[in-house]
Amino acid sequence: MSVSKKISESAIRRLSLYLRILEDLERDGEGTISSEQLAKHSDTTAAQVRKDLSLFGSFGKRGLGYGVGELGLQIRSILGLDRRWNVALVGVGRIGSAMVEYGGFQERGYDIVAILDVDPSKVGERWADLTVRDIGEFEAIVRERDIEIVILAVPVEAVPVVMDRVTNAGVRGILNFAPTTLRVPEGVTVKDVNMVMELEALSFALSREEGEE
Amino acid sequence: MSVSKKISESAIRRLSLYLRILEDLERDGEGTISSEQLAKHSDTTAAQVRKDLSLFGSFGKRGLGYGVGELGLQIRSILGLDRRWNVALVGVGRIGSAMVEYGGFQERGYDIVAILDVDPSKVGERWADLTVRDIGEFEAIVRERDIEIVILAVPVEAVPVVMDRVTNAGVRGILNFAPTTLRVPEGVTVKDVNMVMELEALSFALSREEGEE
DNA sequence: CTAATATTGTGAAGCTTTTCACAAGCCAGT
DNA sequence: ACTGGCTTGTGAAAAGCTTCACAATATTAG
Repeated sequence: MSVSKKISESAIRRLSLYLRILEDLERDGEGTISSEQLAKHSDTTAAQVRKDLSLFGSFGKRGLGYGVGELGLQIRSILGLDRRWNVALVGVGRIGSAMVEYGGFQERGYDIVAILDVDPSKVGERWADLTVRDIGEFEAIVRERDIEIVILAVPVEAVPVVMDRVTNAGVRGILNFAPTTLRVPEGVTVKDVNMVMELEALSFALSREEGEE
Repeated sequence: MSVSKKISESAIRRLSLYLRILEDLERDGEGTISSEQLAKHSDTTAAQVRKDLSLFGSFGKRGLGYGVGELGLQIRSILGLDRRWNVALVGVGRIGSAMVEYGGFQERGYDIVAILDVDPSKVGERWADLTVRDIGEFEAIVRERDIEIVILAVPVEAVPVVMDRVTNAGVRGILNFAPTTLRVPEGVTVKDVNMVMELEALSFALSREEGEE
């Protein structure tokens, strides 16, 4: 377990999904669950569930299944959710502001502790209990507030200048909403959220079905 | 090419990315591009680019590369972007309203032609040039406006009732923002957009690095 | 304590996706 | 029209991911 195996992106996505399911079950008072049941809820197979979990340890009891609460704890620890993360939001346009207003991050362990923008006209605005600050202050804020993750929600044109500052400041994780491929130094992790890409995958699937029958 | 090969999700994602890059290049006046260059822009390998494209045909010229404009056209046609799609947005909460205000869909061939909500207090509101309608009218609107894709942006509690109507009405594509696994009949395609999942993948990667050095 | 039943953890097999490597083809210069 | 320099398209090899299948082990009932 301590040997650094290579863990696939999809395995992590599934863990995240299992965790959501476990939380629902816990709310409903379930005490234990089998890989079979967990698979049903997450639209995969029992073998897949067991394989995913076994990448990190053995959390179940043969004959019985997994303890709902306990497995939740384990997955939380695997995903790094056994602590809180300080996040800065850069860009309060349409997507950015939807992010702040959406409380769901807090609940999951991510605290938005700073909001910045490149557009001077937005600096000074209040969002929730935060004031929008200028991107020029970025490095200072990162040090001051111990920022590890940046949510990047600026227009494509603004990406280069912001990215320069972000990587210089030593931020190691970026959740990117800009529809562009970020070029980052070694050791910085980027995850993209790209709605247009998903829509395109959708229309591909629909076109394909039509052409087929 | 007409034989229905199995095309992977990731291949489609990459095509979508190539298209964005080609559009940028076209704007810059580039006439031709090699798989090598395209790979560099999209953070993959030249072999991967060629393999992806070869799944659908041979669009390049040996010794020369691909015509930027022509390849763009081809990919558009593959992804079903050589036509327009009528989309209904269901749910005008935080995320939903960010969607309407974001013009990027129109530009890509997706027209939001109806907005609905389950919350009666929102029915009647104006968004862009549309009036929010009650979910009860869903089936009628789908027929009337020929809706093929639904953007689902309602809270988790509202998902079951909305999904019933959506699948009954014969919609075949859903872009889902609700953090829950949709259960849909055969022939309906779902793509999920889940920001929390991406953040969790991020904190997993960051935790892992720390534990490793 | 033993038997019957359930369910995990995991090598091995099977399948999919990516990478390699090279023949085939196109262009420009002479 | 031939040569040299590039770059595609694609089988075949390699790597990665999922499914299978079963021994190991826990629980419950008698």
